[in-house]
Amino acid sequence: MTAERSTRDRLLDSFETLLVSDGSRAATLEAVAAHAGASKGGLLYHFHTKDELIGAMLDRLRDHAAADVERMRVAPEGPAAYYLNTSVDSGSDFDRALIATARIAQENVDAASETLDAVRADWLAVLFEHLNDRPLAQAIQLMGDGLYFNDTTGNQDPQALTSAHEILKRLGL
Amino acid sequence: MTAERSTRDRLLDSFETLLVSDGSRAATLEAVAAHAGASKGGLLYHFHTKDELIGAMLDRLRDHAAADVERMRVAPEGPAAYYLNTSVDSGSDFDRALIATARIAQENVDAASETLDAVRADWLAVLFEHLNDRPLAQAIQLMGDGLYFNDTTGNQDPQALTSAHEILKRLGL
DNA sequence: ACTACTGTACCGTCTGGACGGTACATATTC
DNA sequence: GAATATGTACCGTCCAGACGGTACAGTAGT
Repeated sequence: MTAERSTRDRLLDSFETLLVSDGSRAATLEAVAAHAGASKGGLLYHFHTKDELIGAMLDRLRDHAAADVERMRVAPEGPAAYYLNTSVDSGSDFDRALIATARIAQENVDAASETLDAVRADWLAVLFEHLNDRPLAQAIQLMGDGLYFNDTTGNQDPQALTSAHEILKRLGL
Repeated sequence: MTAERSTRDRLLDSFETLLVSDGSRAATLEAVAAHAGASKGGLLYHFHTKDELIGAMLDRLRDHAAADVERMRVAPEGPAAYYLNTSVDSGSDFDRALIATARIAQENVDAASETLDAVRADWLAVLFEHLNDRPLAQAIQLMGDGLYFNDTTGNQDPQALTSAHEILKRLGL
């Protein structure tokens, strides 16, 4: 009857947090365990290797993504606006998982790149399905990616999101 | 009368290459030296610490950026189209320096984040100066960022650039 | 008794950095 | 013009600490 997060989940949370806020270099097994208030032995009980920890992170992203695509499909403001809005909400669990995975992908981890590609393809499919206009769908995805990019490099201009919406309006959305 | 690249330059080139293709984790001093065909001692002769190596990388980016802003200002196709085109040309020296710096910035290196912000501000200024339309300027920059983001995570859809240009056309450019 | 851990000790490897040495080109002094 | 410095551009080796991973003994709750 408790909503407490399991140690396993907390370890994944910590891995995510360290990746997002300090980069892959800081996300060592010891640092992850310490951040989660667990021992290194405890971490290795749940994840036998670092690859297994990464794999669990990718599973988590896929779960979030499947749910997000559903929300996007039925969003009252439409998929395009929903997509842009959530692209800048880097506080959400989903976004954290996404950014964390992007950082892993940078170290030439194929599984991470592939997961990322799959998620992006799903998004684009929903945008295209709704708009029936490929250039527009891709441009929206590009702007969403841009909002991410800014967010993840510490550059946060609150006007950027407003500008993206304004452009959508001019394009007849 | 020779155009040979100095060891110092080659070391910086290698640092850049390792950052771009394998991430910050792979860009160790030893790996950089080995990639440049130099010894670790030789590297440390030119750059006394890793921070100094990073500093030199930021200097290089600033130099490239200043030149790029000038080219953008006088580009015959206009700053907007020039910006989008160069955003996807990740083979250029400038882009390599930019991506390398973005990776450094992810490890909470303030100097790198600040340099990146400054470069982005310069670009936006030229776009705004030319278009006199803030939302449009920002949207273009977002699409450019998106093209980068895709490029750097291994996802390279050649249609994306075409779509971005198509949207510019629809917006009256 | 089983699950879910903690804690400690350890291994082999990698890391940033310090350091001493080498080769050679260019002054400086006599 | 020979001898002696000085500076530049490196190489190779060493070190303390951190890394991913292993092993295992112990503990607390169910």
